[in-house]
Amino acid sequence: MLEKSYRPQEIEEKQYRLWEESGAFAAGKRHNATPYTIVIPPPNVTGSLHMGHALNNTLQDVLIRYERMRGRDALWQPGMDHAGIATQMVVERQLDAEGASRHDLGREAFIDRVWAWKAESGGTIANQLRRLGASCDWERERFTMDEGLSRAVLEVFVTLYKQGLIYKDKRLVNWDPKLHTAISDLEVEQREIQGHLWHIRYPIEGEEGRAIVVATTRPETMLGDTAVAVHPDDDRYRDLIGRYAVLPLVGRLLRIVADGHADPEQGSGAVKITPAHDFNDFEVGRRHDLELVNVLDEDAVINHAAPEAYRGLDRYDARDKVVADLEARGLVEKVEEHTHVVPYGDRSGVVIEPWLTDQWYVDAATLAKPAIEAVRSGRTVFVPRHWERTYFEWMENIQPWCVSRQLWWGHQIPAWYGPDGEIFVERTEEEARSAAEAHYGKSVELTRDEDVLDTWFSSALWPFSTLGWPDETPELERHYPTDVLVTGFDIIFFWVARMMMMGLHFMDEVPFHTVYIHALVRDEKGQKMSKSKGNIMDPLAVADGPGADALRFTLAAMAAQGRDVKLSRSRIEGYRNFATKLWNAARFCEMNECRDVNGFDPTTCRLTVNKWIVGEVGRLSRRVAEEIEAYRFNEAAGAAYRGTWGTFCDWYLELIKSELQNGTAEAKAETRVVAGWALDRILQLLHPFMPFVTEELWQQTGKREAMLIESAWPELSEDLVDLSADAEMDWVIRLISEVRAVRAEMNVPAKAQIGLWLNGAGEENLRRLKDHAEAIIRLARLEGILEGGREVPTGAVQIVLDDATIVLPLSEIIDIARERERLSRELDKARGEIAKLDMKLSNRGFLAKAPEHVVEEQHERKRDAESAELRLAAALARL
RNA sequence: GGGCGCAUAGCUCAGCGGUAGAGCGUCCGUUUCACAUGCGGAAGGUCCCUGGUUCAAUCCCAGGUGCGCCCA
Repeated sequence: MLEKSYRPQEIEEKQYRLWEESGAFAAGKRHNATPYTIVIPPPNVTGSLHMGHALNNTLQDVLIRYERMRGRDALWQPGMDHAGIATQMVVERQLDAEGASRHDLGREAFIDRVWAWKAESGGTIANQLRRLGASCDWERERFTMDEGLSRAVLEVFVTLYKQGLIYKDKRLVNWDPKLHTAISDLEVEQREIQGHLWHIRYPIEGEEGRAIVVATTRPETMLGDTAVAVHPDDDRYRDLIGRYAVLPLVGRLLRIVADGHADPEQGSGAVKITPAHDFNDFEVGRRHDLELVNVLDEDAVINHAAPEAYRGLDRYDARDKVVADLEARGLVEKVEEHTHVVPYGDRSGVVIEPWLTDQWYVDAATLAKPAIEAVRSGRTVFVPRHWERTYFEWMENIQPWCVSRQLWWGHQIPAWYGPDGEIFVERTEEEARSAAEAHYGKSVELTRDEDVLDTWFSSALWPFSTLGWPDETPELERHYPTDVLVTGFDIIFFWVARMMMMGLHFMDEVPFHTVYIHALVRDEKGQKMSKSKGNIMDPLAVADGPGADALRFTLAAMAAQGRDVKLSRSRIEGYRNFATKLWNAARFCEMNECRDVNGFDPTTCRLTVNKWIVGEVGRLSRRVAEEIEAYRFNEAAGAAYRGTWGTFCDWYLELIKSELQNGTAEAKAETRVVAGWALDRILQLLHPFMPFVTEELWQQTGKREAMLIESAWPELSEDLVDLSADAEMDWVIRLISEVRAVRAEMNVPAKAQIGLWLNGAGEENLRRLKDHAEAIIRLARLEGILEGGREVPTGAVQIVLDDATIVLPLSEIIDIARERERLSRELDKARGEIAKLDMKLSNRGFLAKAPEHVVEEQHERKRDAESAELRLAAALARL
């Protein structure tokens, strides 16, 4: 016997263990089945589960469970990435607390320490995903730093290098002066800052008293200026082009160059050029062959290239001193308040410094070409489609991808240097040694590049590296390309685009045919959830309370395409109630011995109510399947919700109660089987969304050959729908609803049992009334049904239903004036409707151009309205 | 500056060329033998504004207003 109410905490853990231990998640058992594959967006090994993960993984699990039930050989490939910077920061913080640094430990010991941390507390997120019910094939869990994936990284790096698609270059990078590493453009956050614009006079060489005014937001960088640029068409400065200004405080001569970068509208129209500390200036420097003077060290402290007075000052202290010194010399013309955009490191939170270093770059522009083409030609499709524009936008303007990081935790770059700096990129040190020997003609000392690769470099290989590449494994053969990638728009650039590039380059095939982009999860006010705002909703806390199923259902139900998910507690509670409702429906079935039997054929039903529900369930299963396949998760969840609660619970179970009590043995038997059958199908339809409660009910309510997770999705045929049964039950339902509505409106006490008869009804409806009398009496709370066709007593309530008038003799109970008012209102409504339809139907354009079925529909509506008007008027007269 | 999205009930959101929907909230009734985490009922909407296309626009198009996001 089922418990009185559903308590998720008691069953979720147990069910998950049963699934996992039975091997239900494992792919590869269905050799003849078509594979279906999703690779998980690998969460950070340092991370813990937030609502974004909950949404992302719920949707993947819905797809995987659905396809698994449909018989596909479903593989949901799980794993984590090593999150280079984030993980290194975690362990460095630990060391810091112990009063040590990674340099005290040395590289090897430090890396050991990171692995130890990873073994101990890394990857909690995988267990958190289990709490949500994620049916990943955990046996195949991979990690970007594991042996196989590291081999894939080596292979890719060496191959790209030898193809000339990876190279080393000295350029400006985004330097993080706190973390002491380069980061990619994407890891830089542009923030608007209230700053100042300093206008500084640079004296012109050889012309006493004349100066050129330059404006800057970063006066300290002047120490590295090597030119001043003016626009070639700017008449004010034409005579100065080619001459020199004298850099204050330093004394260096700055060539005045003509360059389009100088905007005559901005400030004075002249700009100082600091090629070693500004991306734009770097380009100007290239065009004019300017000297690069790097005045900052790796901490963003002024170095020896600057005059002694400034050396050792932090960049901001240097700024203050530079400004003060300039002011003392009378060289500051003015200072303005100025809003401008400043780059911050998204991990460290400090201001990023454009800094001149040697780094490794991937020729992204070349790799992007086939990746762009694959989306253009539709080999990979984004859902919703409009994200393709974002993808193209970025891919078509892609910059060289800086992939080296000055960290220790990560894949160390497989490059070795000879004594003269000659580079040898090979898979192993041995191979590098022999390459060097071939080059030098003798064996020499090699030193390995210290740097590691960007974490995204390994993530980019994820769809094939996790399947065994570079080995030619059966899994790779079978599961690549994968089917769909489910992710958020925020990593289209970081990850999706790079997987496309690498997948196409190394596998000659797109990594997935569909990219489903879901929304961001926000709080109920629409704000992004963040720790600093304190509006975080913890998915695990929700799972502990309303339950994982309620959370999953909420997320799926709110995952409408192209719209953010604004999560609210009340919504989750609503779906928690839904799980309870389902539980109680199952409990009702159990109490009434409603069980599906093996080999039951739903087309053999005889009772109308059973024919009807069988058709409804058939429709529902097709609808849910279609919606899932179109990635309309909200529609699928909504349809399942309405079908379960609105149709099955509210009507079907209520309608069969009298049958189960008083029906003939035969009718009872049929009804029990059908109710059990319908419940089982509903459990299946809901399983992808609410796996725990459905599995528990499945196991508790029958002897099962297999767990629900492995049961076959109900592929129900069209001919389960019986249109005449539909029409009949629709009529019965409307009749009951009308009576209920009028009872409530007329304040008929719930306990008052009243009579009812029909006037003017045709034979068919009289038969329906008779056939469903018991259910109607029960659900409309009637005393009984009387012979039709009788005189309407004064003060009776009359309700127009299609061709009939429902008569409820209520003169004792109701207020006649109120009933008159009600009928008048109905009459007005009918007349309004008629007037509207008349207008439409007298419009010649409409008659000529609207499709016939639309015109016919309007005619029919008008006939109905007219008939209602007639009978309402009569009812009013009789009152 | 470039790009994208959104505007529908009190709130959160679906929908969509042909009669405006859900959940929550509100109000009324209700402890009926699955369920008060329930049951029954109701109220509540210039579908942001202005034009256009169309027989017909909440829906398509253009412009405007407001809000949000991404990129530079």
